[in-house]
Amino acid sequence: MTKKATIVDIAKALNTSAATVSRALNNNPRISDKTKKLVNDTAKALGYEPNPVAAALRNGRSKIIGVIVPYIDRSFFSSVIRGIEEEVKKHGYNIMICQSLEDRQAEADNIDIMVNARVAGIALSLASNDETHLKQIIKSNIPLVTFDRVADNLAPHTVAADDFEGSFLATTHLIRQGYQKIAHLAGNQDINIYRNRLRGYRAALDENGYEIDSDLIVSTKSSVESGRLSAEKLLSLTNPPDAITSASDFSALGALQYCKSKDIRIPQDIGITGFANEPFTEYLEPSLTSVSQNSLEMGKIVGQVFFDKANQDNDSIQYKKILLKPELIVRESSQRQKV
Amino acid sequence: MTKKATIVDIAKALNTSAATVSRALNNNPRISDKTKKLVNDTAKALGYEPNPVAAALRNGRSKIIGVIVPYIDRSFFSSVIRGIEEEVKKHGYNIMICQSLEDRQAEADNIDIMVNARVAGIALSLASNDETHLKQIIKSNIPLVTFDRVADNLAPHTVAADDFEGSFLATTHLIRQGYQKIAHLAGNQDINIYRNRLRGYRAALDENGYEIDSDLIVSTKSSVESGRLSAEKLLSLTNPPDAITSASDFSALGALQYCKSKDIRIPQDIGITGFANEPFTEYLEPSLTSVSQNSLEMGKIVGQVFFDKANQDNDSIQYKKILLKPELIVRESSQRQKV
DNA sequence: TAATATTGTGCAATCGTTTACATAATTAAA
DNA sequence: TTTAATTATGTAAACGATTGCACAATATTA
Repeated sequence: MTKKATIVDIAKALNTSAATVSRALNNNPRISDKTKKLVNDTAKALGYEPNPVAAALRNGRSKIIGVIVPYIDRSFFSSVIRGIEEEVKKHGYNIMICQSLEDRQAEADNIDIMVNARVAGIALSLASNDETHLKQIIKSNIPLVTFDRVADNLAPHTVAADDFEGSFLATTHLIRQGYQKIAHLAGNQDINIYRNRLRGYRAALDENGYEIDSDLIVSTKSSVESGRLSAEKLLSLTNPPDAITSASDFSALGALQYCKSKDIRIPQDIGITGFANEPFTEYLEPSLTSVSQNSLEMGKIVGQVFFDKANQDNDSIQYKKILLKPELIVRESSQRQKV
Repeated sequence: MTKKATIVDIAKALNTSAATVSRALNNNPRISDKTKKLVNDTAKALGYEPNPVAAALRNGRSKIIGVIVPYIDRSFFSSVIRGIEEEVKKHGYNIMICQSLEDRQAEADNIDIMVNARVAGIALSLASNDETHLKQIIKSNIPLVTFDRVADNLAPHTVAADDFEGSFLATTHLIRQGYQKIAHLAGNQDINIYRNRLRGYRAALDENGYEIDSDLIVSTKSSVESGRLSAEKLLSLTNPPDAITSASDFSALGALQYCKSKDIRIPQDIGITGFANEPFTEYLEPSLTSVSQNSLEMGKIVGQVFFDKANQDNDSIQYKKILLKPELIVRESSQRQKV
């Protein structure tokens, strides 16, 4: 294979200097239009393609956005990643992906890798509550955007679904459907998204004059099995609920399966809502009402933040805290009243 | 923020040269153990971390594996990506991701980006039948592995599920379950994976002395709607099938929905199998028997190929054509006989 | 016409590593 | 003890782009 052409080759061909060629290619105003045209033409003629690695070394910054997520193959994260990719590509950037596997140390290592790779920005969904290792990013002056599981204290920019609102919507919807005793399958309260979902549930009850019964709030892991167990517990109460809002689609599915196994009719006897709008929710029977977080959209917004005009001038960075409106996808599992 | 330490800083601190430091850090045998220890110690003391960009420029190769898939957020692809990531990370490599959106031109552009970024290897699942643009990769001497939708003619290394075998397994399973007239929802025959699935179906019928009835082979897109239509067509035949093997989980789901809507019992009246083992298949009612392609595993193998010893010596590269054994996940939709 | 401002280019250093080649220091062989 | 072989280190040139500074050449002003 023949060597690729460089700006030096173009310079030689035109009897000029690499500096001029570089400036011409970057459309520097100090170069005359005539020269620019000449340079661009010979660049094309020689099949020149810039070497991003060389530029990155010189600039101390490469046109790569680093993305760190707990798991690449979770449907939510893969959608966000797609959104980020599509957005940054518009600006000629690419993405580098790492997984934290929900391990704080792995996340810290990945950050290290990204920082060393001189990425232009880092998008990250936290592995744990601990945000201390993010300081390294900030110290190295790399723009940081946390999403979904955001770093409230440290991270300049955050993008997240409004979990409070989503849960509020779901709970309110159940109330409007005439359910009287609404339970909540609450996720790990160490994680802010689950805290907010619980808050939304409470607020909706409050606002409608419903009493909050702590027996109806069950700590549940985001798994089918855990959901099943929680449902069992709830339905064996002396005074069982007639609806369940879950902070997770998986535990909602578990609850749904449990109810069906006990011949409890959904949505007639009990209403169920999930959270996240996982792909499977629409194919369940009954199909599961869930809160969509518009993950693709979220990714696009994360991508945009890096290129916001406001972020360009270092002095007056506007730190963004973006909350995306969630959407309640009403399906069969919660529709007691005919539409 | 203070500048990061470089090998020059280490060299200065030790009153030696950058060359020695570089060699020591790379464990070059020409450096004495004493010096190595000295270098490593001061490296640690100074908080030195190598700059991969500089190394990439000098080496003309960066420690990044480029991955190009049709869609990042398809569950199959995101699993493969995860597998690749986990495997290459073991070797200190990272992945850069692009999507082709099933567009040949976008794919070609992405290849260009990867080649210019001097990636150490490219893993790719083809956007279309056209493989001509892959020549550029081969010309630039970058190791290429195609997976799933492989480039049969051009690509040195290929990794794919054995679609023939998968379809053969599913069809044979239906036969063993006592189904008599087995139909096939065939995918786009321009794509090799769908051709192979049809072949597997045929071979299984053949081997068991079943007649092949072209009325029972219906061209179907990989969508729920298309599957529903195909099922409708099949079940309105004068002599309808009592089982359907689909080349896609989505069309299998469509068929399943259609049958239920017509009160045709599954698996008693009709058996159904899908293909790909999409996450939703296990939650359907009845749960859908499907062929798992072990996507995570596939990704890991793709990752491994880049680091195979055999590929290191340029002269005698063994071009690999790896076919992964698929696994039939038997669920309710095809189990007519009690287990 | 001389002095000054404007515009377009070139020089050379820089980013941080790697490596071919040269050289110094040590050991083994004669 | 001289020579050859071995081992450890240093010199300097890459890799390909960017950019501060200097300097022509031209245009503008006095």
